[in-house]
Amino acid sequence: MNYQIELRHFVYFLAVADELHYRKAAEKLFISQPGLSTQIKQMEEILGTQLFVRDKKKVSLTPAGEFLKKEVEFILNHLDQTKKQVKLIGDGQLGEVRIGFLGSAMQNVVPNLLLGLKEKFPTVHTTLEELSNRAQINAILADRLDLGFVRLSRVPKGLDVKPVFEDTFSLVLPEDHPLDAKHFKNINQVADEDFILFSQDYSPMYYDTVLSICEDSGFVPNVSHKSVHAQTIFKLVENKLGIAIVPTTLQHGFQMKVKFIEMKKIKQRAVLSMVWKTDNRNPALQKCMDLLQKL
Amino acid sequence: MNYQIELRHFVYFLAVADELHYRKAAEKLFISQPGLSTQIKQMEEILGTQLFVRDKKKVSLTPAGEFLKKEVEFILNHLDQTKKQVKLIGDGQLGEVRIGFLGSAMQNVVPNLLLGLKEKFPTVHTTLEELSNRAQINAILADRLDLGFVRLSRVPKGLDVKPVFEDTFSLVLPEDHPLDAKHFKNINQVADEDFILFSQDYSPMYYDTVLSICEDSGFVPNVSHKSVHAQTIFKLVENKLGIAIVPTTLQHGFQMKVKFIEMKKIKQRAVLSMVWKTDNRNPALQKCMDLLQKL
DNA sequence: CTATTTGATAATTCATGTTTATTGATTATT
DNA sequence: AATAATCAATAAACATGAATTATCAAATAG
Repeated sequence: MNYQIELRHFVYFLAVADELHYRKAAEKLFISQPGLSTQIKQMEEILGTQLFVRDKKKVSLTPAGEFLKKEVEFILNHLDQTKKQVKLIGDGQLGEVRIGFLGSAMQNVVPNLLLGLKEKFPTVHTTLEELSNRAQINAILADRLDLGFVRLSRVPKGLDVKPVFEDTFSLVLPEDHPLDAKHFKNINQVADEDFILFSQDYSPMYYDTVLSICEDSGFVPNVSHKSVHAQTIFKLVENKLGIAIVPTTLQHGFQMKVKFIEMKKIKQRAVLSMVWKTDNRNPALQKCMDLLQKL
Repeated sequence: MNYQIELRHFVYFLAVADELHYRKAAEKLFISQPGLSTQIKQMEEILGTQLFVRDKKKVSLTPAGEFLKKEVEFILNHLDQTKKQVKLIGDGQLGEVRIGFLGSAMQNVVPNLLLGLKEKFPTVHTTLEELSNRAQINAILADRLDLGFVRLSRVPKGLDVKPVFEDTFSLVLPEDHPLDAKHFKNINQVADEDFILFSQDYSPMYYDTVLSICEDSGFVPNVSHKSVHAQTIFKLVENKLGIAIVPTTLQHGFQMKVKFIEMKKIKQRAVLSMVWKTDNRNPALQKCMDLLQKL
């Protein structure tokens, strides 16, 4: 009287509806015929409607049963798909990773990650957003982002960081600047020039690192301009408004009248790190991070 | 290990997913907290995926759980609607009745039935088909029709008949025929005329009845033409090719130069009956038949 | 530090799904 | 017509597993 329909009922019902024969249906289900009979009867009681007509040696569906059959087929089918998808999501084969990144990560790390994902986990979707260090951190804390690519050494509690790419620094000079790679020995050769840097606010780590490079050579740079876009910085250099120090990989993807001198000998490196929330259980994120280890 | 997901799991799962708190969810479900814990755990084992993260004093959904929640909400909702619809169909409130009828039933009985259905059971749909007596019987036997309106006294085994409308017979004469209603006393006043009747094959009962009317007045009619369409018969009468005897209600709906003389005094009646298969369990059919009793 | 709250675990109870055995009804066979 | 066979329904016995009670460990709040 107080019972509840269960999926078992549906499976039984479908068997009978298909066979139109209790004993055969029971055999197919590997249960006894009386058990099947009682369950169907119970089902009819719960629904308050007769589903089968047992009439003179033959079983047939009532219109209500006919209708229910279609619906049950749909529901069981939908359920089957759902179970499979849940498993896939749980295994990280299917899902979405929301990625934030600094512009400079687009030169190298992020494209490689996307290619790797496409190859190994083609059903994992990604959404990409170019954001500042700070914006990424906020987004990750607020669960609006799964993974960030930042240039930071320290992150708030609850987040984890891990370096994924180390880059040398390069000096950026106007194309016709007298200094060239062959004659470059030490950064103090350009100690008197004006410097154009990424703004401290945009990337504190970068800023500090560049200052420490200069400090190691015994001078304090004269910073004439600050910007948050590499393109702006290169443009300023092109127009001889100063020189710059940037991560080396930034030289790709721009067509400017500037030249790069890679400073391999200085010890500082531009470190790109990935950041994520420690307790983020997105299985697709795990797959991403596994992939990044191997790159 | 070998268990099967049941709807109970889904209901429990939704409760926890909504509350994100086992004890509160258990209270809402009127079961104990440990029972809920074990069922959710079992569910996770069956699906092979973790659905909740129980982490330091707070419960939250995994991406797989998040996905499952949406699907379960959909499934349970769909199921609810299905249960209601099955009940409605079983009660005959929702469904379809396939109706066959003789042209003459369209004057009166069928329109009334349709109006009644529309009023009392607006969700019961009907399909209509004008068919001969024989064609209706065959269609009902073959389960292509639920209900028929025929002029027959006897039907094959497995079918039931019940009269729904009794009609007097009328004499059909050309408009300028010397006989009129005022001077009509007995059918033998036109015993010498040619008669135009519905063909015996189309409606044996009608044919026999008309013959018996004449017989009662002591003559055998001279049948000059037979037809299956009232319109044809009236046209022939209009052109003075004979006179006819038809069920009285047929006079409506035609615009012809003929006059009708209703013969109330003769005992024979044109009986319209409904026919259906004895074991037809279409609940909507029952509603139809109930309605017809009251008309 | 103590008290409280959380979900998980263990043992027990109890509901109910399932089986075996049987019956009544119908159909096929001789 | 009598017998055998087939079908679904019913009754009683059984067993599976869901739910309860009692308890614990971990974490948080006062």
